[in-house]
Amino acid sequence: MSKTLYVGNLPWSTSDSDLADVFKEHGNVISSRIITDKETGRSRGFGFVEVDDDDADKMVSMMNGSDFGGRQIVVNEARPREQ
DNA sequence: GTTGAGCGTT
Repeated sequence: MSKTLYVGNLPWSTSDSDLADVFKEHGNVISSRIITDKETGRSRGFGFVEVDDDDADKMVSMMNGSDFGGRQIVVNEARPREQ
């Protein structure tokens, strides 16, 4: 099983692999994605990480507010894509 | 050469 985590307040230069590397240290990362602007291709400063269901809660509490690239990132469970 | 609240693709 897997859960998707929302990650915000990221530095502009953060890449999806950068996200995966950090989250891998605290659990099993299935996939990661940084949201980029459609028109400019630049990072929007947030992304999503798909992690193992069992590790999701731990990773949120561990990573939320943690320092990443000089900024304190925001981590919580992502909302369903509908809406 | 920028910006800083906010929830993404098939």
